[in-house]
Amino acid sequence: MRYFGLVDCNSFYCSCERVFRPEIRGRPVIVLSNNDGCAIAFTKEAKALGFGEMCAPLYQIQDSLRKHNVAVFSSNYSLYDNISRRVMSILTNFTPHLEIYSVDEAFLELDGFDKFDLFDYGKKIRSDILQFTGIPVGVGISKTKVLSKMANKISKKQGGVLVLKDDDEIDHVLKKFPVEDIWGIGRASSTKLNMLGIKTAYEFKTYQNERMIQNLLTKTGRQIQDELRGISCLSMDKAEDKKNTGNSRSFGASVYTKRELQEALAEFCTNSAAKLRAQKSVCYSLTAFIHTNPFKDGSAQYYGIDSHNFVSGTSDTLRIIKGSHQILDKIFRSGYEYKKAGVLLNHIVPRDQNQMDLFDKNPDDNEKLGQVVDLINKRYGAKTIQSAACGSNQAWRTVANFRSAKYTTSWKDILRIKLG
DNA sequence: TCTGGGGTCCTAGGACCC
DNA sequence: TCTGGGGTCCTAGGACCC
Repeated sequence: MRYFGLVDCNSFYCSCERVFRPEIRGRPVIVLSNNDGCAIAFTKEAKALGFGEMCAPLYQIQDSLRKHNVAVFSSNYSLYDNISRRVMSILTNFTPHLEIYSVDEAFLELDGFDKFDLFDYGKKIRSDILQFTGIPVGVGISKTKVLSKMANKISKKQGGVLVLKDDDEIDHVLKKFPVEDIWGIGRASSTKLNMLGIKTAYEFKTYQNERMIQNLLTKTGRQIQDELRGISCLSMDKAEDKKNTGNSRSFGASVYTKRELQEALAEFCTNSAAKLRAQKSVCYSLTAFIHTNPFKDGSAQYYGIDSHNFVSGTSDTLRIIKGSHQILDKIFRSGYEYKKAGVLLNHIVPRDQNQMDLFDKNPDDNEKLGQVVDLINKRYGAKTIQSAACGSNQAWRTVANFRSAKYTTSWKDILRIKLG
């Protein structure tokens, strides 16, 4: 019999912060988005105080946070990525086939593993990860991905491990599980299901008019319905190359000049091109956008966006920056207060499938230069070398007033332990 | 004063072909 | 009343995820 396991780190960003700050264990913790704009991660203690609302603006909750002595952190993605890698590496010991679904969760294929006690297996996964990384996780195991996801969610309230094996047990759980909490059923879909009188996962599972589900929720919805019935439709995915990639940021301070937007776009292109090279791909088109602050009432709003096509595929940072600046020339309007900009790289193909331009005078596309730059930055730290187009002042840069140290990725931030 | 960022999948509809 | 039929490819936009 085939089973799927889902391992999900509890309040992942907050838990990472706690690993290196043992004194805040037990204390409520939240982590903020870029620019310290709003709250995006919460421990259960913070949720219990009513702070669970995703993207609540910091300035609205700040007083209350202080009053309840909540520990507040800016997001520290280099720390989270590093700890994520450690967690995933441990999980590879537990399955021949691991699908890393996001920074804090992964599916495990457990084909034929029901010979063992799956509950004990889940407990072992949990204790190993806690012991070696300090991160608490929940483990859900069942017959399909959707069911394992559900088991995982419930497991967090009951000791961290839940195995759903036999049908009566599954139905019992489904009857109490709200349809909007099912993985893949968002707001739009749950509204439609509610209109059909479907409120629980069990009612969805047993709803007979499949044509209707197909029409309202498309193929995706039908697959979820079958997954609830124990029929596996969603297989284990291999890690594949990204089909789109990009980089965008809200600015730490308002931006008015074209010059600063050029810098910001250059930086976003630099990051995106490096991602492209890391997966040995090239892109054929680039989209860039700039816009004002939509939350700011009474100020003039503007949204500029356009694309640029390359004759041959490229992962050349300099060429991509140049493209973004050509777009900016078209979309820039002076007199606006800009708050955000970004780039997207589209039509991505593997580098060895690149159609070269017959008349290109520089067919190697600065490929070697890119590789050398990537190597240097990997060895000596991000941004050791970058294009001068990114600027040196960068007043628009993201604000992070509560950032913890790069405990695991920077030598100067490594913990010092005093003996005696 | 202050409101995140990065992805995937699916479908409808247009353009185009014979 | 009637206006061919069948197909592919691409893109924009919606929905969802963490």
